[in-house]
Amino acid sequence: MSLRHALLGLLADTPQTGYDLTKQFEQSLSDHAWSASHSQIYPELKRMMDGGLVEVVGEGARGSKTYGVTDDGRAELRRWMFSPLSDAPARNEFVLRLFLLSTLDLADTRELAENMARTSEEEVAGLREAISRIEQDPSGDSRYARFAAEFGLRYYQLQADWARWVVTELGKHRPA
Amino acid sequence: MSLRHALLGLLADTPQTGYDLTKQFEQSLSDHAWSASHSQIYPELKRMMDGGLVEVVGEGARGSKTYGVTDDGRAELRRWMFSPLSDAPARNEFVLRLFLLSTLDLADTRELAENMARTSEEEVAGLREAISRIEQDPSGDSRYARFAAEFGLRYYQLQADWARWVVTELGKHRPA
DNA sequence: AAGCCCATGTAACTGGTTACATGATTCT
DNA sequence: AGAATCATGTAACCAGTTACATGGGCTT
Repeated sequence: MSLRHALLGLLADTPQTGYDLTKQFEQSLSDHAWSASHSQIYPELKRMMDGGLVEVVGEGARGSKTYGVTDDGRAELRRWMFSPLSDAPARNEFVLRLFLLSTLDLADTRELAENMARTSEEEVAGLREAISRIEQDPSGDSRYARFAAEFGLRYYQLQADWARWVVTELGKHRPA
Repeated sequence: MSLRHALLGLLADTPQTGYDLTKQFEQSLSDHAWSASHSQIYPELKRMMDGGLVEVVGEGARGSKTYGVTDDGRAELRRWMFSPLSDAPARNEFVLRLFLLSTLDLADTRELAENMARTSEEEVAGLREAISRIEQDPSGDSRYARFAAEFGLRYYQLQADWARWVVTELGKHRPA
């Protein structure tokens, strides 16, 4: 149940409302870390409050509630952080497709692999721009965003390199 | 609905039973590409047969049915292979944890990050061995296993490098 | 007053996991 | 004969998505 720990972590960093949490997921976490929509977040916050992991530390306009973690919550977060990674089932459509390349004919294979490499390289270029924008942004706390962007950069570079490597390997055994 | 296309791809490569497909997921796809259990596979095969994408090409002992793709199925597979990647919501517990590193105290942060980098490096070492085993295996068709292993190698190397980089960045702002 | 963002919730549905259930064949 | 593996299915449950629904407050 990683959603619970993602929320716990965000609240441990900064107490905030469900609405703020939703935006954080959208803006920084959803690219490479974790996704959640408000319809999942609000009920989970309620369950966590029932479980004594979070508490309401303030109420604002429009019925908004600011949540913070309790001591129990912080202990649970730490326990989870140090627990072994749950080996969640893989779901990677990019890898799946490269796996199934052999079902295409040679021309299709080359075109598609080239295509996939190029798309990844475009992502890399986009992320380089995003990073320089983040680094020039004077407002301080863009650390999460910077980490995520760096991961993305490296990840798409990996995809591109790997796709090109696969093409080379295919070429060795089935030369034009 | 990638499960459908994974099945279509595996059947396009080799006609086989639901049981065989289940084993293929367990053995080669589940590491980095896609996961599925038999309880998901059998009903999906039935739906695909209703949709005319696959057909029963043979029946064996114990009521086993061998499926193969139809022309429609192969066309649908190719269409999907060339369609844009569906940007599925990210679910990466490793990245999530590194994201939440700053919620720990400095000693914990260092220990955990070191830990995560080391675990990734162990995976790298394991995959190097797996690769040399694959390359020495005389039985021909290990190409796709080799591709998957290469992806894994590069991916865990990325995790390790990125984990070490994040630690360095954290150190810059919270010096010892 | 209109439009936009803030802010919270519920309901229906889908994809996927875990558990339940059964029987045939092969191997030792 | 007993154990392991082959082989297929269903049912209950869980996590997550999409759609539905409501209202407050701020800006122009």
